[in-house]
Amino acid sequence: MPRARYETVAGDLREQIKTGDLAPGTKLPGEREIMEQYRVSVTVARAAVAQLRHEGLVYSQQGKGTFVRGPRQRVRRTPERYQWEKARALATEEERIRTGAVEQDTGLKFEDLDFHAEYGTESASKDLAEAFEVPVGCLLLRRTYRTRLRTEDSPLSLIQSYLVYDMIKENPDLLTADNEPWPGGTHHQLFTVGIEVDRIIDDITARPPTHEEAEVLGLEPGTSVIMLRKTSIDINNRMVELSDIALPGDRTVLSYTTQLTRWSS
Amino acid sequence: MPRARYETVAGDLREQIKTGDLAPGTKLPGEREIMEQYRVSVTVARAAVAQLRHEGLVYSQQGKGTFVRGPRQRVRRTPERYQWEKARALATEEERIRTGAVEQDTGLKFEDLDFHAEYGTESASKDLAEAFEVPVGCLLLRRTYRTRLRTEDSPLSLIQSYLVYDMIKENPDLLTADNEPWPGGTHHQLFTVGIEVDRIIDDITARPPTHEEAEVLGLEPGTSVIMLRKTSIDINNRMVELSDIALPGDRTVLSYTTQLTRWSS
DNA sequence: GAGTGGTCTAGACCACTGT
DNA sequence: CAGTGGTCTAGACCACTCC
Repeated sequence: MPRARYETVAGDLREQIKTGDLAPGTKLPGEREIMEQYRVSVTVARAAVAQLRHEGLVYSQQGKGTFVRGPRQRVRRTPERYQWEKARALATEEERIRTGAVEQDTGLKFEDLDFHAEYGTESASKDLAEAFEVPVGCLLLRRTYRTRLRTEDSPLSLIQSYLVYDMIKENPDLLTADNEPWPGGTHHQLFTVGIEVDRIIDDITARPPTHEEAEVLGLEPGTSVIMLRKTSIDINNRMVELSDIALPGDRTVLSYTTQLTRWSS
Repeated sequence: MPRARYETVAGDLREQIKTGDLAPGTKLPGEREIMEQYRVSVTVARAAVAQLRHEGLVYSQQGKGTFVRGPRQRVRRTPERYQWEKARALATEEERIRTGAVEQDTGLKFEDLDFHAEYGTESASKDLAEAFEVPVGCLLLRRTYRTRLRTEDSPLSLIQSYLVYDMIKENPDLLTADNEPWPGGTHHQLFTVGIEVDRIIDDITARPPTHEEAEVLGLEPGTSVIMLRKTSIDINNRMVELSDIALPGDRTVLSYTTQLTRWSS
């Protein structure tokens, strides 16, 4: 089993990390040190470290060194928020203004968050047209939301939300970002045009961050994004909203509980 | 905004992929071609391609070339399987033998699958001890399951399942892998020692594959794994089973439906 | 055998971090 | 300033695929 030199080096360092010889926070041997110890060139030393970086085991800081990553604190996200959000849409305006979905998640105050919304229109791609069961090219309202922590630059999510334009155009307030953050959220927005959501489907996949996500959300190599496609179906069985939500995979945990029926009663 | 040469090259290629100039399946310019076109060295050309590979946009095959990745077919996994699995535990033995959970997922015959089970014991780590609410070091039964397609080498999942040893030791058949695949699955196994599962919690995160997962599941750079921690709670509110399930992020979609209560009735 | 990606050497210079 | 990682050059040879 003849392995590449850089894989041998990476394997050796990986072993030291796994056994705890190199604890989280510890500095790895520097490039020059690795070159000397293992008698390899810069390229090989760097390739070895790069592999560990892409596995998410270590991170590098220019001018300082490469360090072992520890486990990260995660934000928990459960579907109970959906029920909470829907109920909130019927609250008084004062109450709706006072609360926000993001804060519920994180226990953070609104002031700590950098909230950003952007509205635009878009023709339905094949993918979206199929999901909404409308013809390709049908006009959609696209809304982009970004939330990130002001304090650290721990981003929380990047959301792309779609609505069928014709379905909500009767309320012009819904067509611009000027009213964001809308008190009461999407459920209340839909409420103003007579739509009630019956159920929400979460479809979850994962992949490496795109170049844009890496830039916007500040994700490093060695992390993944959880892609959550959230589909809202109204009480008339129409698909009324679709959100593609990108969440940092190392700082998020999605939690779903399934209640089973009893064998005997 | 002075970017590194390799990032410029990668950005250019990325652009061509996004616009469709380089369609899925198309061959990228070769290393030598890139070196010439952009007047860069091998290192830079390779670094550019490596970046795209780690973003999952392209894949390379030695001796052939580098190609644009298309979307992959995904296996859908819903929590309905849990209800189905539980119900199956009460079926006749003949019926239980005839069916299996994996097949339900994929519509594949048992013969197409390479099923592998391995049993062992383990002392509870801090992480697991907290989850099970037992002291650290408590004896656990660890079961490892691997399923992969025999035809392609499309792996399906890598499962690490834990049970508290004392909770199931009264039935010695449960302690060895000799009886796997057990007709009726874990629910029936627990049934033999008088345990009924009440609810199941799925906790979902994502990360790049570890070195081992990459080897065992055949995952390439540019893919993520979805980590699903499945916790089973019995009708007496005891944590009875915990599974850490690694799923290929590019071939899996987890789907959860949340039913909301009506505003008015 | 020609063409491809994979690995590797032995250097060099730059940018950033700390003292 | 010294020490670190980040980028880059200009080569070389190997391993694999396909004809």
